[in-house]
Amino acid sequence: MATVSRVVNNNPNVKPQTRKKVFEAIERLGYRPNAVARGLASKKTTTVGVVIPDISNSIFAEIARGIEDIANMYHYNIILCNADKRKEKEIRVINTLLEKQVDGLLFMGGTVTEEHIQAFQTSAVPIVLCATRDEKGTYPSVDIDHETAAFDAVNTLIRHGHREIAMISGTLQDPANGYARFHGYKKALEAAGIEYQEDLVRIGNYRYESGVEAMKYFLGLKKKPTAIFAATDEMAIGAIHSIQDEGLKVPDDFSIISVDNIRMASMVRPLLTTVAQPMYDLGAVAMRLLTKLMKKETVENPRVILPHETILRLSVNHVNK
Amino acid sequence: MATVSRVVNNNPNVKPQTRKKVFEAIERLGYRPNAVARGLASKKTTTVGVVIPDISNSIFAEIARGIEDIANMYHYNIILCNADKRKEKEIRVINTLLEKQVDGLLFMGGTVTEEHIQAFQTSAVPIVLCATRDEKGTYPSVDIDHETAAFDAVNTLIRHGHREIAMISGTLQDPANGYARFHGYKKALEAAGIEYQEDLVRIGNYRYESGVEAMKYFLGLKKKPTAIFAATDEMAIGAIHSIQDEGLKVPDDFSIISVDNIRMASMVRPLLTTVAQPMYDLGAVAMRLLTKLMKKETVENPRVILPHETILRLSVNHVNK
DNA sequence: GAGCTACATCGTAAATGGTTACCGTCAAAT
DNA sequence: ATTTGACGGTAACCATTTACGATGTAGCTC
Repeated sequence: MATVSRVVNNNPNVKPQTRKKVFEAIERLGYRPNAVARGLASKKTTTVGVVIPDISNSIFAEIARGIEDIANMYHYNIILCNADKRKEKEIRVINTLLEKQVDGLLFMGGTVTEEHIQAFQTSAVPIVLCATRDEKGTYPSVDIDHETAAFDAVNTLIRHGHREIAMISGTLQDPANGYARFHGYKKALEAAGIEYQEDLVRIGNYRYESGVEAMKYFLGLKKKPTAIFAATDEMAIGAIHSIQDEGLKVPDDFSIISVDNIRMASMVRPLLTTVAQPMYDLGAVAMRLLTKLMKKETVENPRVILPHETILRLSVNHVNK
Repeated sequence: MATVSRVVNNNPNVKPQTRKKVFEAIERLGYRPNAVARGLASKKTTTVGVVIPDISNSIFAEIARGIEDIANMYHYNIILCNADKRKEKEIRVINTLLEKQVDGLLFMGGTVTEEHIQAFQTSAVPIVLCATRDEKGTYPSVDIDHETAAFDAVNTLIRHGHREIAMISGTLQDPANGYARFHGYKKALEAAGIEYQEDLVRIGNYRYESGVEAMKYFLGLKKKPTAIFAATDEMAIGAIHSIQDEGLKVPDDFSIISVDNIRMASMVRPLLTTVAQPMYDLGAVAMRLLTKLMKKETVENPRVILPHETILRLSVNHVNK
């Protein structure tokens, strides 16, 4: 038994000849190692748990691909759980993942509440947050700086001469895509000495349709904005179509910018100018960080902020006087 | 130990009072059942393996969501593996999934070759094919009828008076999205007495850019088609933009139809007319089928074909004479 | 009231399929 | 002959499930 274990695990203390015999027997018998028994004995499962809001959302799908690629590279498998940003579902899957003895946990979700922290604390294995953070900053995380990304987006509008800038925001309850991006918008206005006007911001739900709706509202205003900052590409594309459906043009009549850079941003007319968030890398870096933690390597900076980048395409123009 | 096992597993043979005591001890000790040990003893892991071509592809992401929802409903977890339709990677992940003692396997991939079959045959647990089939028909599967879907698409073009119908196809090596859809196109032409013309079909790679390219080619023809059938929505959208970039209009100058009905199809102008394939349901039904197989329930028809549906939107018009 | 049966409840121990510490053996080198 | 290192085998261990047996109690019969 021990010898078989050694050859299967590539332990060098086996004579080449007997190693060969073992391999032959493995082949002949169709033996397949049982990872569950192995996991029980070794206390390692080479699988990590991934809790994700919604795999059918292209942003998270892209992140997930980054996660899986790196996991695969280090010979881990991933157990994927959709939790729809619902707290009690998140807590539930964290617990079942921990029961399954995952070697590590990668968490993407909505707000990280006190209850999340409590669940995390029962874990004997490392946890890293991806595309979220706990405000206390006690857990390793990989994210972008949403506020600055939003600031940069609004700022490129300002640099193009716009001063009547509306925003299609997400819910302010959401700390990352919602509040932080909204706050970046406000700060950019402030830095440029532009007064914040409440009726120039509408709250959407990140999706296309809500972008369409929000834009309809702006189109109905007596004093219309000249540019729109949308918190997500999807809402921005909704806004573009809303404008086009009225016979108006982007960017001639309205400039549009957003943040995300989903694939679709370069599959619309006009091509969408947006602040790119490196989705694949968010996943890849988070997973890489987790592998280090699982190997108990010490990591210099466990809270990484990935850079964003403004991608100038065709939906932003200089304002027409 | 046995009693604890009984209360944890809801076995009725425990006095309510001792059940209570056990729960208290569990609470007090922070005991969490070890699913690995449980799996070893019970020979069940309540996890299923899912091999998928690419989770960042929105079609598969949508299918995966269907899979996970139903899995979750039946208290299974899923291990997700991207295999990029590459045979040796597919075989490899099948084997590691089987080593991990998954209770069932859900396979989505490219062609199901003889080697796949051999790998499948070493499995002690049920396997269902999703969005693929083995031509022998020996394994349970859930799919749509790609050929008829394509036939229907081309036929709605024909019913709108078109007779010069080009196709942007996928590779003919791919049995489902490629060959079957191409074959449906040919059959529809044939049924309408339209001669098949080789220079009216271009091979793409399913992606947006290849749709753009293919359309450029058609635009350069002396005798241009009046309508285009694209094998996928993405290529169709590429074609639309290719047309619009030349200052031409859809559907006035060209009618466009495709098959898939990805979310993006209703996020472009004009809204894309397409034959919808029920992606979420493909995953959900496949997983439901797998749960039945895992429970050793007998299933009436293990090879299910889900219906497709032509969704008339705005990219198809009657031909201009 | 004694004895018996049936049943509910609970504990014991084997089994699950590996890993690994430890020890023994053997051959080669000193 | 002794030491050393390579190699291989034994058995404990991992945390459960589960078959089986033990125990106790209630109800019944006579």
